[in-house]
Amino acid sequence: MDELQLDHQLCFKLYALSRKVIAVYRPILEALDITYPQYLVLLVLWEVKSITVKELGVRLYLDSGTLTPLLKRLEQKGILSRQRDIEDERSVVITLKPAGRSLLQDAKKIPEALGNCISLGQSEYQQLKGRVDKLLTQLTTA
Amino acid sequence: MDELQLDHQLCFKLYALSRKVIAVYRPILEALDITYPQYLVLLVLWEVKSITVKELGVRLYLDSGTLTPLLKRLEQKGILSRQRDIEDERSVVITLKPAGRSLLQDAKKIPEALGNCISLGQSEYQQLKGRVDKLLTQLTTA
DNA sequence: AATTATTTAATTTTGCACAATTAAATTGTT
DNA sequence: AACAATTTAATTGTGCAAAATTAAATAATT
Repeated sequence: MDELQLDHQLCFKLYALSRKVIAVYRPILEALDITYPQYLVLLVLWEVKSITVKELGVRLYLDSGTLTPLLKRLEQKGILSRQRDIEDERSVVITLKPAGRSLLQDAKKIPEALGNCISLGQSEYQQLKGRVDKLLTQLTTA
Repeated sequence: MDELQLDHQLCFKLYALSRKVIAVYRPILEALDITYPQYLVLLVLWEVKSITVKELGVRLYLDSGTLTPLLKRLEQKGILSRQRDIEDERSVVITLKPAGRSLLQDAKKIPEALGNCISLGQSEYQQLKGRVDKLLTQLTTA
């Protein structure tokens, strides 16, 4: 078997699937007027309320080059605030504002809306997530 | 279980894994002085020699907005040529040039080099690819 | 305490992705 | 044949990603 055939490449399929799934999210998130990476930031903020750019980057595997402009856009919309940490002036602390908190209510419907578009059995879903998670862990801890 | 927890989201893990795997490719492809999406275009061209932008887009799930500038960069480097189809002037035919063909020799080492970075058992690899492929098919044919 | 090294975010630059629009060529229909 | 509808690339504009550099703050070392 030719490993250089496009059709045989796992990476291409991962890349394509990732984009396709995000494309399913797009119209749903458009109702909240946010992008998928912005949604990921909000997922974190709904959990922790307040976090440094550094720690946000660790969780999302993104750096300040990507996060700074993205966070500025969310700040502009009044969803969050960015301020230097008084304890350590190198850090910038991101804090969710009321407008960002209220988005959580709308977001609660998202997982179900997505499930309707992606009909994957429970066991298949868990199995795929498990395999993806394992490989991701392997690549990030190596 | 809270489906809005970042850690529980399959899509985030797919998105993160896709980027991580491409990051593994990056230093390898840097030796050929190409990016990952450019590598995907070459994978197709090594198979078919000549193809329209339209058909390339179908295979890679990309549109002309992404492909046109990418192809122009590869044209600039003498890797391929872009010319209007004489049969149908709407189409642009992409043809591999000798410089592009010679890259195939270097590329033959890539799958093995990648395998060394991503240690995944044969059955696990096939199973993951199978699940990814199934979901991808479902989302693209729906 | 002064110097050096490290950490953190921002900035700059390059290259995707993708939506929306435009323009030209072809096809389909009357 | 004339007109309308469709197809194909290119263009424009927005928003990620990621590498490289810069600048400021903190930590570590002498």
